[in-house]
Amino acid sequence: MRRASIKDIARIAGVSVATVSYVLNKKEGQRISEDTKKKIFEIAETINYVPNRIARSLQNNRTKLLGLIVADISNDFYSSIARHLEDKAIKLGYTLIIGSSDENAQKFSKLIELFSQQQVDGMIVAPVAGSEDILQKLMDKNYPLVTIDRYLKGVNIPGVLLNNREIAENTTSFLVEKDFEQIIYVGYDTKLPHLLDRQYGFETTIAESGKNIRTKNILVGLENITLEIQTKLEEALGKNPKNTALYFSSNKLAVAGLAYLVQNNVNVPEQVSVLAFDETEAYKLFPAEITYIKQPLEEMADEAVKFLDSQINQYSSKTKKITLSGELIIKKSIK
Amino acid sequence: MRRASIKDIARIAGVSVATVSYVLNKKEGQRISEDTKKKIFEIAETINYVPNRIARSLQNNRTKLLGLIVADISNDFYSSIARHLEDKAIKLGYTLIIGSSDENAQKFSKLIELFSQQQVDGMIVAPVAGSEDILQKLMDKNYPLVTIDRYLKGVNIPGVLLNNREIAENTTSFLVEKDFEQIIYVGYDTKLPHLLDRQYGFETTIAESGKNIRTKNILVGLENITLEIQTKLEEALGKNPKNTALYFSSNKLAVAGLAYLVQNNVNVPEQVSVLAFDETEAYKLFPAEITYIKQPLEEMADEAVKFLDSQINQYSSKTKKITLSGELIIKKSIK
DNA sequence: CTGAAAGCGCTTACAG
DNA sequence: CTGAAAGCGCTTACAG
Repeated sequence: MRRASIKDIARIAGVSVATVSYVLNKKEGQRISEDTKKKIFEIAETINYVPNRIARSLQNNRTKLLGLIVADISNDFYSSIARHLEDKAIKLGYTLIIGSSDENAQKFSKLIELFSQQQVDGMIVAPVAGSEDILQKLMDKNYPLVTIDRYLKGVNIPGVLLNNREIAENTTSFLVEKDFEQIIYVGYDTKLPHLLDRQYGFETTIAESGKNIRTKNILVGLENITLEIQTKLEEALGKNPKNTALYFSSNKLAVAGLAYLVQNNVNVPEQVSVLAFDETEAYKLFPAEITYIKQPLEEMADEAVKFLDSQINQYSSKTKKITLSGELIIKKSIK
Repeated sequence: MRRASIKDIARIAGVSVATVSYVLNKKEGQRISEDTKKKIFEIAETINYVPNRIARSLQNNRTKLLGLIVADISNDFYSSIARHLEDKAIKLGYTLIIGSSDENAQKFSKLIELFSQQQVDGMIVAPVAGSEDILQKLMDKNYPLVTIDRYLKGVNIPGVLLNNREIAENTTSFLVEKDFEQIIYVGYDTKLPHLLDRQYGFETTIAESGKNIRTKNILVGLENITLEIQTKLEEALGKNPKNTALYFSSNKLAVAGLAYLVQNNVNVPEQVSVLAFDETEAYKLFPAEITYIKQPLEEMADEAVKFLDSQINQYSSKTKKITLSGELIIKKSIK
């Protein structure tokens, strides 16, 4: 069934398509008689007219589509931020189209290609390792682009970021003052700068504390996180750990690690204290509610969309990076 | 910066746009010299040509966009299914555009409107209460449409569903055989048929068991789930519950309920046994890993996209509903 | 083997 | 107050 077009309305109303277009878009300037307006609106209503944005897009070079590329939309962190992005985008008249990269530069690149073909007005991306060139190309074309959560070395892309290094330092200091014998950092074996910032923040703070704290990094790959963490934690903690703290650098890692702790009846915080990056509902089900670093997701989303919108509409803006602060939410998991 | 078009390639190559179009789309039938082909591909490469799908869409009435409306993309269940839908959609050449309805018929309706304007080729929706008319209209226009997770009374929309009633009956039987004194159903105060199916399945199975089991429904609204569940559970369980089972009809409800149990040191399964609908990573952090009903999300997503694709391409199909089976994953939370 | 031309459904500068 | 017409970037039936 062919869908009603502006032409149909024009024919029925006995006016030109131009007139219909003016009326439906409520253009001022053009003065059109109230009678004609009323007639046109009525006809549009009765024939169930839905404007074809595709046609409009072709004309004015704006699709009102925003591309969002995350690592994995089924990850709590990204689905939460996606939700906030969606809300903000809708407010500004945009719709979100989404894709998951799985930390794979090739998939990432295909999504970028796909989204450009779909003529999205701009993209919000969590860039993966190895996507520098692809993104640089996009920048060279002046394609509106904002990174979230992450940034890349060697390419200066507008982005909304967490103060990773700083918050890692502050929260590590917080642990250092508790006089643990051992503090273990659980992170990814990665080249992503924002994660390395967390790691370096942790390492330097421990080193500079002047205290005699045993420390260790457990770094895992992307595959089989759960299994890898469990074996490495087992090795690191031994049978009867005490006076130890675990510093998880993401919610995924924390969930995997906490599952190990609960299964092995490790007492938190009596034996092992826990601090984790990112929020997840799951923390509430653990016997000791988890102390975590909360990222201001809503604010990040707001800033990212606003930032992108300003690029799209060429509001001049010299800003390149927006850095927001994490917050330590202290619960029962640290003694 | 204007983006390169087919016209640019034609001008540079000294051929017509028609020829360029044929070559780039690898149309058979038209025989074009290898030389010309090669030249065109090279030029496309060097001027960084990206086809404008919008223009193509206008021509052939296909955007390769699929609309997805869920209740809330930040909910584990929906973000997981979204991920599977994304994967399947990409395989078939579609991109997903997403929206969250928040169980609000008006928001839902706005999203439908928005997506139609964007000319999506079809929609996959988790319909909300009160959206019958909107969806019926869409059906009347022959708009390709598939519901997931839910269905509505009084309007016959193609859909992919779980065998809610049946799996509720089977799993309730499983509990009944354990001879609990009390079994409490924790669900939503809702009109959504798929949730009522779960509730009725539970209720009738208990009633028909012939056993003398105390039972009770805790039904909560959508606002303040956590608070409402906690107060109602407190009331229902008392200080020292025993030989009791809780039947949670969704992951959200389960998470809220389990948070209450863990905070109040209720022993699972010694005092209270737990069974829940849906999967979530969170279950792993609870002291007793949770027995849950696993929905075949990947299969659902596969079926939904295939189903929609067949509607879009008019492969005749008389199918109206596809029902898939849930599976009880038995863990430690039931004594 | 290749091109001229119409058309998809809109918008908009211009004319009257 | 309203319309004729060009054009956005493609596709495709048709002609040669």
